[in-house]
Amino acid sequence: MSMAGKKRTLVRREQIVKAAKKVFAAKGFYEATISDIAREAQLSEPTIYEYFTSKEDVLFTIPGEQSVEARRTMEPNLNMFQGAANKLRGIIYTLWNFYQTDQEYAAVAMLILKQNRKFIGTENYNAVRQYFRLMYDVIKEGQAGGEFRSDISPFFIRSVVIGTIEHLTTRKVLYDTENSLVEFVDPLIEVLTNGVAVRPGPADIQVHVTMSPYSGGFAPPEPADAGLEVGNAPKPRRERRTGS
Amino acid sequence: MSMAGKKRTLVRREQIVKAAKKVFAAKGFYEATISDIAREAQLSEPTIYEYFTSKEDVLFTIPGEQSVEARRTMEPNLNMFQGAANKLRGIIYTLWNFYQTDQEYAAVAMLILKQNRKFIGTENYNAVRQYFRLMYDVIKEGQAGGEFRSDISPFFIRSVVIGTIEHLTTRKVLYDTENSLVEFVDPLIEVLTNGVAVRPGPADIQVHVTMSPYSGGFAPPEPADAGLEVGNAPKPRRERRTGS
Amino acid sequence: MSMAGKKRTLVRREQIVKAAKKVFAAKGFYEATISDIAREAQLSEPTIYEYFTSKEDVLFTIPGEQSVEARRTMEPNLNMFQGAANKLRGIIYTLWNFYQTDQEYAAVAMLILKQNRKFIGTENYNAVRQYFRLMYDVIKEGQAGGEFRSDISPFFIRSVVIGTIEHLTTRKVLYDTENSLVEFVDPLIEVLTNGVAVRPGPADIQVHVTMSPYSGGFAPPEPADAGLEVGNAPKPRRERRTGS
Amino acid sequence: MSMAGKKRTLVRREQIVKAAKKVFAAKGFYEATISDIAREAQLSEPTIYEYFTSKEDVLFTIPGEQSVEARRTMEPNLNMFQGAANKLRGIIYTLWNFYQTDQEYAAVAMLILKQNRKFIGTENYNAVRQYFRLMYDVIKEGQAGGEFRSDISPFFIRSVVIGTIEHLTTRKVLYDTENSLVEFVDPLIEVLTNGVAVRPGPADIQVHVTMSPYSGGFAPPEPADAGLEVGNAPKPRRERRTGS
DNA sequence: CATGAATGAGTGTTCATTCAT
DNA sequence: TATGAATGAACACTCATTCAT
Repeated sequence: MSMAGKKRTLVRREQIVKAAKKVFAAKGFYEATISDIAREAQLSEPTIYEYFTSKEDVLFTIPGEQSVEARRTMEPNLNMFQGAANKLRGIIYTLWNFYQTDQEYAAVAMLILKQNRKFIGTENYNAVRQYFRLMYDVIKEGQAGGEFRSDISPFFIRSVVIGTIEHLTTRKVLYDTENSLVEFVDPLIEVLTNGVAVRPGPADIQVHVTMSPYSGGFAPPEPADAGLEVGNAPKPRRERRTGS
Repeated sequence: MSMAGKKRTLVRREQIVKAAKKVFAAKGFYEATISDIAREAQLSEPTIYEYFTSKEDVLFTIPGEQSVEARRTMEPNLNMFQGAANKLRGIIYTLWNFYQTDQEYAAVAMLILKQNRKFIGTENYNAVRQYFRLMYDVIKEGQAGGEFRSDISPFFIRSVVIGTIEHLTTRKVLYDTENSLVEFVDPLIEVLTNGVAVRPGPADIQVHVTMSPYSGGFAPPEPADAGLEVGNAPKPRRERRTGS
Repeated sequence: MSMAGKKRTLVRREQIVKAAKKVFAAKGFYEATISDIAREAQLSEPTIYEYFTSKEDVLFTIPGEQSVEARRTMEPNLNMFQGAANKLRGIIYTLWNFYQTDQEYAAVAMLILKQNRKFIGTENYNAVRQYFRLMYDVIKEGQAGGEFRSDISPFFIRSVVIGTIEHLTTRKVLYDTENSLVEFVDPLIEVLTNGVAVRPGPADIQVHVTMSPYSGGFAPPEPADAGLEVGNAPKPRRERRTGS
Repeated sequence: MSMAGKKRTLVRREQIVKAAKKVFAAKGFYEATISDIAREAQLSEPTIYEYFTSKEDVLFTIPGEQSVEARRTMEPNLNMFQGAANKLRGIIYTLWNFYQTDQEYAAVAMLILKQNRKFIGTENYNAVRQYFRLMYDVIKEGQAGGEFRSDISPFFIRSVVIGTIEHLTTRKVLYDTENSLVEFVDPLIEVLTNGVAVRPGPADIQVHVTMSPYSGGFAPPEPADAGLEVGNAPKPRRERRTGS
């Protein structure tokens, strides 16, 4: 195959994948037909089989170069951010911004691929997995650097992040809610870092030190901390395994 | 129809739904055939159509009485718990415990129903929706009672909860990870309430009051309060919309 | 079976046949289901099989007693009419009047039974066949008695009659045209007996008489036309009812 | 699609329609299966659906080009005939000859299509309707030209013709009677024009010529026939509507 | 006498996929 | 490279009919 041929091949594949993304997003994998895709791509059905081995192959190709690229370019950029929370924010923003921008892809990812057992194990699944890996690494980094609590499994933290992202993205593609996904980035970071419990600020800290004229001797301080309603003092927690 | 007939009908429906749940969980909706379900239920295919109008009808019936009942019994019990966080914990526990106990149902819910546009609008979807509603109400209650921050939309908070639950449940049914879903209840509550940011707890507060039998000078303690990072005094936040 | 039982059986059969007639007339044989008939008869489906051996059996029973009776009572009455044409008119009138009165039966007969190869050979088909036989006999009688031309096969004449009856009856049940079938009785008799051709009156008769010079007297021609019974001198027609 | 492709498509359609005609003629519409047709056409079942949208579509296509063509070529030829009766004879002959030649088509038309409510309204039904229209026009023409009686509605006359044709054609395809349909053409025309009533033929015409002595000269006979109302001078009948 | 319950047998139709051109 | 043409394989669904009660 000539150089030009290879290029042409890539263009055709791109054309088919694009059409498939649109069709799958609109109808789902099973309801969509190769015929639908061919029509959308303005090609004949057999032509699709020139470039892909099966309908599933087309599906699995959707999260292709595109997202691989995205991750590849994002990774170095992450170093621009200071601290794990900021880096995490960078990743979340990137993901949600991507889903917001390409909602057809979001639909395919959330409604079709995510549930597909076969998709895992696919090379293309790596593109997705890498994002998750990145998140995990950043969280671990945050824990190592003392920015994040270490008593919560990084895996679990990541699950909260991914879960929230995917839930809201799914909602978006299913009900086409009006708000932009990007709006959720800060609330997520906020809830994740600080939680939703109301905690008394430092203003509330009352340290009562009563000193009695002492005649010698030394009295241990009254349980001064009794009044130390510093709030949410982390209750002693039992060891727990939070993830696999 | 006689009383017995009605009873019989319910039994048959139950039998079919149970078989369908198993089959759908294992193969997915489209890969599963009515024939599979009939075989599993030890019935003939037409018999299924005596009790259901279509394959989809069978699917949509799965989250039936069972979950309706569950919610109905859970709701009053919720009052046993003190505070919104505890109530939320109750709901989360119930859900995850349910999914853990009936993983076939979990699979059907996470991998099939959740993505199904048609399922929404079904009467049976209400069983699910009620759970979400309950969560929302508890969160609102928590905000009204000053237990939860009011600067995060209750809808968003709920999304974090649901997202985490569904993500981990999906993982469980997809990869059959070994840990029990119930293990995640406390971490979720913990992350949700307190966040993952490291905050100096009271434990860290060191108030050194050194009293010397001394009339002379008095040395203020070393910047003892330095450690008084009672933390997370909520930074002034810019107004933000967190969701609809 | 008791006498009463026999009676009951007949009543049930009648009830089913009546329902079936209605359903078949509306939907055709294949589109109608036993379930439809059972519903219409307010019976359960198996009950139908208590009285009939199959769906087809129900169909073939429709032209039952009813029409047998009709023919049986009509036959003797035919003698009231003078002449074959009048008798034929009697038969035609009876048939069309019957179809007009029971259009459901007409629909079943015209749209379903007439085309059914299996129906022929059925005992019930005789009811129908008898009518045709009667017609044939009357036509033959008309030919024997010099009322009808003998150079046209009586079978063919009968075919004209039956064809016209059935064509117009079919039209009626298919398009529900507004006119009553009975209106067609006289036109049919008229066309059948006299045809539609305008026949040259004597005007066309050219009698060339060449007279030779003659010395005898000359008598004005007799009213030459007197004997010109060129046929079809319109017989005095009896008053006729043209409507239903 | 290429020119050749178009041609091929037509060939395939023809092939399928031909097979379907045979199968439908033999088994009826409902008893015939797509599988039967496919086997007869030596094609796979799906291939039939490449060319037709449904079993019904195949059925409705049967009275296709063929009969459209037939009518189109017949119409101009009609002018070869002198007089309405002759033209009518031409039409009848054409129809019956067609049915005689293609008895499979006749069976489909008589036993299936004629009764099908849905078929009416189909474009293909026009081919059939045109024939009927042609008949009607010829009859009207005959009435206008004084060849046919005007006191019988042309619609009714046509009904006699169509009814007779269809009845005998139906008989032929149902019982496979031995006589050729074409044999019926003349009897039909004969009955239609002159009726079956016995009328005194010309033999009965008595011309009495009395010759008177001649005085020279030769006078053509007076229009002696002036008064010769040789019969069926259509009595003024009240207008009657005999059809729609 | 009546029927609830169950099913065998069958059908039209769809669609991913192949192959000759 | 592209596709018209063809099909194997399946599947949801229907319905007349049976039988135990």
